[in-house]
Amino acid sequence: MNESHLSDLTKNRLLDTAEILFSQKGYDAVSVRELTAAAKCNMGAINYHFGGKKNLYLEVFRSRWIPRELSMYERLKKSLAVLNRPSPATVIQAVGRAYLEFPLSEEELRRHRQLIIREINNPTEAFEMVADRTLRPLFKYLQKHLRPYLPKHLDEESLTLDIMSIFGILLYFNYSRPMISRVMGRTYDIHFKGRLIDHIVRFSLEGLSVNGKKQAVASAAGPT
Amino acid sequence: MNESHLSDLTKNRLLDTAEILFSQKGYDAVSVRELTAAAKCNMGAINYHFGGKKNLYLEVFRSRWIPRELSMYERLKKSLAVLNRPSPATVIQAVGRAYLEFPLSEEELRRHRQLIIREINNPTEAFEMVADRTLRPLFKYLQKHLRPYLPKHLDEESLTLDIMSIFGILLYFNYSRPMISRVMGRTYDIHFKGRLIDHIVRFSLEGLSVNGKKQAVASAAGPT
DNA sequence: TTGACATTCAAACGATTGTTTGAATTATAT
DNA sequence: ATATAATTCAAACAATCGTTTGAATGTCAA
Repeated sequence: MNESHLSDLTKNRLLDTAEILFSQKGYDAVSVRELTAAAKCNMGAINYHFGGKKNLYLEVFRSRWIPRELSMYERLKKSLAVLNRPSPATVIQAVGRAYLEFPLSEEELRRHRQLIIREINNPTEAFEMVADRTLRPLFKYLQKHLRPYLPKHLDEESLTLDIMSIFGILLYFNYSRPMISRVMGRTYDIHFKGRLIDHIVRFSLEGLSVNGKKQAVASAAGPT
Repeated sequence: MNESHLSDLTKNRLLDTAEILFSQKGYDAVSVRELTAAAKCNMGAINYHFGGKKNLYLEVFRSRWIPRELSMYERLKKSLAVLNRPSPATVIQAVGRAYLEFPLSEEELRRHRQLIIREINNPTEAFEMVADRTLRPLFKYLQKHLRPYLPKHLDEESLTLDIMSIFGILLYFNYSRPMISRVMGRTYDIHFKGRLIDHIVRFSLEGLSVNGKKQAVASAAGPT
């Protein structure tokens, strides 16, 4: 039960394999037999090291996903720290690049996103963990940097909506890659990714409430 | 095996229950025991009427999801048919309303979206069916209506990206309702929904390539 | 009413699920 | 070398999975 000096090799191999398989197929679709077979260890190892399949899943987020996301967040902060009062365009491109060009292997990046996408779509205990540690801090950070460039009369809720829209587009263009590749008729290669980032930055920047244009159509919200 | 005059009641009850449960919990998380118990029929009924759990799932899309989506699509077309050359703002608001204000009960709407969200995230045979019948026609339709208002030099791919971004935002603001409610600190009621539509229309409209503004930052795409 | 077919049902099937067990093995320290 | 603890392992556990079976029931035309 205690930690030993050496080894922990099995434990790490299990975590690696778990992240791969859970991200590929989702929690339910992965059996502990398949998992331990892929990790080349005994079936009981999951219960011995983690106390069950569910805890192994949570541990993937605790010791893999969240640290990676935090270092990604740090990277974003550092890239903007050298500038004083970076423009919205710079901020958006920075976060776009941080999300789409994170310096990890293509495979690791895919795993990272698949895991959180499944959680957003079908939340478990892992989601609250992630939201507190990474999601809310990121939103607050973007809010702080974009606020000075937006009209003073713009309420906080509108700003949050803007930020969530940008985040949403970012999420969407990663989240449904197969669908997008299919509909666009392009493989999701490096050129296409660059193209996507350009598009996302432009689209999001225009969408931001930097200019106070009136709406061209009647509001859909009631008179409240 | 053949269809009988009366009855088919069980078959319909199974489809209803299947749509509810599959949308709530996903395909894997629903057992045929749970399903048939909820539909108040025997377990063998699924294999008798549909030939297995998987076919029942596909039949939910065939006979429930796709027809509903098509009538939604028809509704969108009719709302724009009365106008000649509707403006992008009008088109976007129309599709926004079609998606967020579809005249169905809140519950039915939730089921409808949950089903497709799970498919986009984790495609099965059902996805291709849906893409061919509803997704691609909708994209083509939007493309046709927005094209005249965009710069002539704008290539088809950019237009498609714009449309997918709008679609993505729409999807996102439905797709992650729990997360959005949580982060925004608002319940997803009718007022909030109206607020969201206004926001989506404004954000998307600004994002559209209606104005050929230059980017304020360097491109992320290579020189290709 | 009778015969033929459609439908329902309880029960059991074999396969697979996550977890537990207890012995065998390995590592560490005295 | 010996004792203690950590780790691995094959095997079996009970529970649940989707599907099949064959008899019972219901339906409708002749």
